[in-house]
Amino acid sequence: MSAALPPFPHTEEPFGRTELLQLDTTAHEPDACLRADAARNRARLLDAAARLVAEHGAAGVTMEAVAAAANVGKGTVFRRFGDRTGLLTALLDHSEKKFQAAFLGGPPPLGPGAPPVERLRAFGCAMLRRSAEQLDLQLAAEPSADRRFASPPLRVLHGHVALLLRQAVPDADTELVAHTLMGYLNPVLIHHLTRQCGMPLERLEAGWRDLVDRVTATAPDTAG
Amino acid sequence: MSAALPPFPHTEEPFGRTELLQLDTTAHEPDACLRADAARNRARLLDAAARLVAEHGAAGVTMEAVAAAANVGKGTVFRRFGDRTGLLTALLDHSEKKFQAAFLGGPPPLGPGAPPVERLRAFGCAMLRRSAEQLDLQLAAEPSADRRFASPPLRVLHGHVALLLRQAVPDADTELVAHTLMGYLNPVLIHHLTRQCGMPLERLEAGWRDLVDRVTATAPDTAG
DNA sequence: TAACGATCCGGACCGAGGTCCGTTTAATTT
DNA sequence: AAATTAAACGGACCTCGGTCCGGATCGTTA
Repeated sequence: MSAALPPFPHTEEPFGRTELLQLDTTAHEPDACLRADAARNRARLLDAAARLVAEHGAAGVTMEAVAAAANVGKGTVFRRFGDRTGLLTALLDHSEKKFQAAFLGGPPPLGPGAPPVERLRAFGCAMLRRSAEQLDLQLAAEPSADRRFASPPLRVLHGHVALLLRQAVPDADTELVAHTLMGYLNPVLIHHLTRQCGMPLERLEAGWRDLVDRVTATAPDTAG
Repeated sequence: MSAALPPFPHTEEPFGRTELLQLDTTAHEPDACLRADAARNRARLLDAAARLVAEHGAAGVTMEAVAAAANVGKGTVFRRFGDRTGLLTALLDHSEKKFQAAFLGGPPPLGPGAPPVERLRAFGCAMLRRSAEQLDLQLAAEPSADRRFASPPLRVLHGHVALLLRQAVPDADTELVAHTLMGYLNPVLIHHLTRQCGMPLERLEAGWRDLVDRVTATAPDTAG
């Protein structure tokens, strides 16, 4: 098996850094340290992609279509964004960063200052609303199974939840509980429940708050 | 938009029945009511697919490869199984049915007879072990996002969990809690935790039991 | 400003999933 | 047994994601 040496030197976020929870607003301004033409094409591509989403929905965002709409070769799209998921993720990046800023440094109850359980409640409801808005994109941007849980944006969210849980229920296996909670916020599930089952978002929010309460209630010791 | 009238009359399980929790051991013996040649080819295909999995792993199961190995046209594979997911799912069907039988009618604590919370605990651990065995196939058989939660096998599992939850915590929104619990058992997550993070299965099992206990502990009323 | 090397570009190319439709065949009816 | 028809067959064909590599470009060094 030829261990993949990167075909492209500068592909975007080829695979996430391990340091967690940096607020990379400045850290990773994508156009910096990019050759002039490359930066210009990147902008064109994102622009074209956004236009296509607006016109034909996320399903209409074909790599070739984007390339064509941006007057750029197909290879360029892949060099810049790695794959389709990468492109769509980049499209969501702005909203993502805003959200990160909100729960990392914004006002309570989402940001620091409120007790952890309250922050958890706020976090989930915020995510539910955010995902409900961008469902199309969120679904289309889902990574392939093998990197689903390794995707940098998800890792940040997971890390945050795990952190709050450590404060709220230090005795639990917070890593696992965090995965459980994040599962509830999975866009695919949200899509299923709201669009395919017709549940109102309020029910999901109530469900989230209840879930947080159950999970953070002080330890059960029904020894198995 | 042309509302798809089924291209093939007899494609397997084109989309699930709504009745839940039938033990369809007899209900849907696939070869019955299938034309002789069709049944024969179906068998050939499953056989070929299984052989390919054994030899090259699930990744090596190409629709064309299966068709070739079974001495059958490509179109035949798709008519019979709908798509790749359908084929892989059919490959898992036997194990699936066995598992269903175990928790629907087998001996406690998995089957009826034990108190619901205990059955839940047993159910999760059984699923964890089952998925850990067939991870390759389970991952490869994951349905595309839009039908992930509509897939018949998942619906049966979900329905079972919801049923037990209704007995254990009748006041909760059991539908949502069931989704939460099922999320913990998602093969993609199991793969991530065991193979990519190196967690031992025992930790996942302990996590499951703890989760069940937390979730079924009598209602929290920290009114949000 | 000339030359050079790293980076980027573009589009031909490939593989795999999925569709189409003219042809063949199994079951049923007369 | 011949006729009929619904179902199954097969493989050419399409689309789309992803790769490859010869040639163009940028930025730097002299």
